[in-house]
Amino acid sequence: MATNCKDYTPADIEAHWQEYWEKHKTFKAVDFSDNPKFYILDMFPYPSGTGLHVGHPLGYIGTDIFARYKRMRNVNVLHPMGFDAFGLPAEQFAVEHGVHPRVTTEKNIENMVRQLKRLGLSYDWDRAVATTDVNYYRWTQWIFLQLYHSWFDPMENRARPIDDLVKMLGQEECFVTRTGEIVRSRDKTARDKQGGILTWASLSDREKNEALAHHRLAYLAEVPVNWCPALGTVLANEEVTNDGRSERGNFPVHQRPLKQWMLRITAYAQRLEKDLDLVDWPQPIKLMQHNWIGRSDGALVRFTIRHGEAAPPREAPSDTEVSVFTTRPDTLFGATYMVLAPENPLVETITTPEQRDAVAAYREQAAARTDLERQAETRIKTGVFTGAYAINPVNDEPIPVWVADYVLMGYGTGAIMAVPAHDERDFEFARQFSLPIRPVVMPDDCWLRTQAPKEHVTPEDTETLRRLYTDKPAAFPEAFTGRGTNLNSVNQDIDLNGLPTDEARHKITNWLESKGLGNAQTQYKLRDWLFSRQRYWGEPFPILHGPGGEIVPVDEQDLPVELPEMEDFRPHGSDDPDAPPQPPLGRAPDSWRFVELDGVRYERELNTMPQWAGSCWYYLRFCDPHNSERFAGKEAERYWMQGQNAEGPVPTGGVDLYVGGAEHAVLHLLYARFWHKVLYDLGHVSSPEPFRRLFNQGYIQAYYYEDERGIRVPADQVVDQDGKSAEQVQDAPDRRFFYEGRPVTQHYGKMGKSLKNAVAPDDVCEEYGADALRTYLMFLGPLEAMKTWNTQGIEGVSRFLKRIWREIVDREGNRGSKIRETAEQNPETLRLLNETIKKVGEDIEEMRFNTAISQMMIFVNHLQKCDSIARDTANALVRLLAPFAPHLAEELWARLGETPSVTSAPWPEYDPSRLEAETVKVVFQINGKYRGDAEVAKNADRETVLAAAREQPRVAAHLEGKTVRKVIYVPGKILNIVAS
RNA sequence: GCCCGUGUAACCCAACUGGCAGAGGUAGUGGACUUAAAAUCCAUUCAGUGCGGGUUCGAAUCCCGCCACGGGUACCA
Repeated sequence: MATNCKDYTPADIEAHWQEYWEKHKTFKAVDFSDNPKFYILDMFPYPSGTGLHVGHPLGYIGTDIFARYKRMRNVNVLHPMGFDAFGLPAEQFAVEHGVHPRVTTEKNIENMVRQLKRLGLSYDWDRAVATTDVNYYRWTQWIFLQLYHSWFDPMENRARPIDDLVKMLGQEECFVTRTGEIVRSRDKTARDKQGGILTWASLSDREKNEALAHHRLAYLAEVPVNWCPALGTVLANEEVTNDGRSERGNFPVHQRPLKQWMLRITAYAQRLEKDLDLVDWPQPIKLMQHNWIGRSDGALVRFTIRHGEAAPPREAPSDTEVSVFTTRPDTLFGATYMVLAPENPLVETITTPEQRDAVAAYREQAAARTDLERQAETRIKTGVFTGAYAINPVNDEPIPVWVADYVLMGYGTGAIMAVPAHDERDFEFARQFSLPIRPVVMPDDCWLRTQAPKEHVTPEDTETLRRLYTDKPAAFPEAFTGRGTNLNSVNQDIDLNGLPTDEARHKITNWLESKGLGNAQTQYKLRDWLFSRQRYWGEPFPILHGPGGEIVPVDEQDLPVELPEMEDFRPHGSDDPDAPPQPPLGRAPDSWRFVELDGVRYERELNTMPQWAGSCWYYLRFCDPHNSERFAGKEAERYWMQGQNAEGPVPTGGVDLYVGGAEHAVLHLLYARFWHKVLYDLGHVSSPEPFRRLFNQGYIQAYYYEDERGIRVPADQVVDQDGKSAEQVQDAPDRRFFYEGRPVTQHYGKMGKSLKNAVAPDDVCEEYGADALRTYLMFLGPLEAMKTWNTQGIEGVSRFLKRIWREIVDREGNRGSKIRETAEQNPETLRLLNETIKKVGEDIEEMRFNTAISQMMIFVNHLQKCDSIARDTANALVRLLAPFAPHLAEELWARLGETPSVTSAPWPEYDPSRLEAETVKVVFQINGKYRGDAEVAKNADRETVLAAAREQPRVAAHLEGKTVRKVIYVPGKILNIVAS
């Protein structure tokens, strides 16, 4: 079974065993088994045209080691791989190369599969899927229909079929309000608030559909979106960088209203946030999702616009009401003005004729500015008075209503009550426009002292400071935004004075509620997910548009809606941000575009789904990738995704270990959780969360080089002043670098195509073998850390692997004479072996592969010094090595005379009694300083050790003439004598 | 600005839950083997843990205040 190499020749050995694995389907995952299961998943890659670089497989190798280890532990492992092949990167590549994306995608996938197989990764390739397979995206479309046919029931806090809602409306268990909201009959406040309700029977079909659209989880809406003219498409919030450019390609993005498909992810905000508690994820990722969801608790407060003598807005209807959201209802008495976002439609209603022109000009100006421009303008606040006044409900005081772009339409109600004394932004604005600042929270003394204006008082005089703050808060450089004690907060009905912030908040909220002036409210930063793209290379929506604008979902039976073949699939990008979007599918043949049903001609939806759609559920497809009846068989899904795994029962369920980059923290990982929860609510999947344990691997970084124009040059062709390749001397001091004879400068960054510093795994495999590359990548440092690639360093692990070979195989290629059939004779070898088994196993469990490898190196270095090695010892070593360097391990396993394959050999067990030596070294310290050491019996008591210490002349000398005050003995480690 | 993470030898990385800072690897130096080189083997140099305080018998590890780098976020009321 083994090859007949005499020396360690990775190329032959690796090819041989890869063929063996493929032929024997060694890594086939079987559904259902008496053994415990374990689902280990990698974030699948985009099949880009340039193929893999050594940074890509970092995580894949980690999971592979884990998977191989688990198999040896008799676990039924699911370890699949697939390709996320739709979307912008694949399409951009196709556009650049002038080939159809399907052709390039297939070619790229083929190349990546070859590269991955070359690394000896133990995937069950029979389960491989690409999101672009018709048999795959048919189910992506199916899931979209599930979303379309569902609504989120806030009472039950879960998604339900929309038919349930129709039924409830029909039976008058709930009603539609004039604003399109759905209320339960018993919910009296909501009914009053919404200005009356309508019965379902009284609505026309059109009205019914519109009402339902307000509740479907997938809906079409005209909303301000991120429009990227250069890419010819709109983008999700998550796809726009913080300087207002597209994450893909770094093109400018503009805000503009467009009619688009949206997914109601906001309905799940609360559960997406709360269920983070259920999963075992890195804290920073949880935090990022937490921040992105952005929960804040506060109150909704209703203000009325006054129509009295103060400043009556003439044409305003008498019942104009503005709700604002605030997290600090306790500062309501300090609200001295109100601000509406420029886009707020209420602005039109309330603006007085005198102010109309100024307001219109301001709104126009605000609309013309992109987010980028808004940011560039160093935060100087702008705004215009509307002429209207709102009545502060706590004191009936009229406060001016302004329009300003520091208030965003997309958050809360697009309106705020401004409390300049206790909010930085309001403070700045109030100063800018000389609006009153009224303090209602007394800061703590510490704040007063540090913020005190020097010229006014001595900071020690707290009384004066307090008086100053009460009289003239604007004298302080900043607003006080912390917690304190209320003041100036009293009316006939309620008194907050003297209350600490939290109590005041509580009290005022209750008061508002009892008066019908407001209510407690929770807001989220999360927005609904913009789901349409004006691109060709994506999943078509299973949606038809009727002649009267009605929306008709494609029947489940008629899926898939296949992407039509098209000659010209290019997006028609534009420099003009106002040009209408032109989805490429608009140029599809009429036979595709139009569908006739019952004599009516419908047009297909011309947008496609975004990149993230396919990756939202691929982990489910892997459970049962060839199922043509369902996205995955119920039983298979339950087996792999639910409850029990190799580590015991897990209520959360989900993928047992998911490894990938942190860059997907708020995109893929949030979207996938959302889809999963919908499917869970509808009873299609069995676990509340998709990914139970998540692990983020770090990046591979590398040096890159730029010439004097700042153009990057290929790093592998850079040399130093002595003509040595930069790769060889990258860390050496005093190097100057040249490319084609011209000087270049050295920089450092994430390995990749754009920095021209990619190192292909193929080249490294060629020279050192896949086993060396695998082991080296893991040896570089902790998997989660960022690491620098240095080709030189691979020598170390390469030598290590060769050393193992030489310990076991002789020059003729036979089992070495050093290997003995007898049991292990050397007690030190035995101890070290047990220690190594323990450490390697534990380290793999904790994904600490670097230290596992170090331990094996220590052990091999030891074996090299021994005269003989028991066959059992060699056998155990090979098994420990197998997850890391599987080809070499297979070969040695065969040469030791074992039956292939080592992949199914049992993982070695260690004997805890063998771990410790008979004696241990104890260090003697006097006053914490090293003064000697000695070997003592492992369980020697304190007195014995102290006596041993005193015997040492050096210890005795240091104790000379001193009184021993204290003796600290840490058994087996240290004895510290405190003396003076 | 705010939040998170990381700083140990020329370089990559270890150090159990506070117990001799050094396991492993790279590079360097010296030597063995060799006609020579490669490969291999043996030996060996190099830091007091980013900076400043504190707690402790004892701090890389815990606490406080800074600095540098990396990532996230940015008027979210």
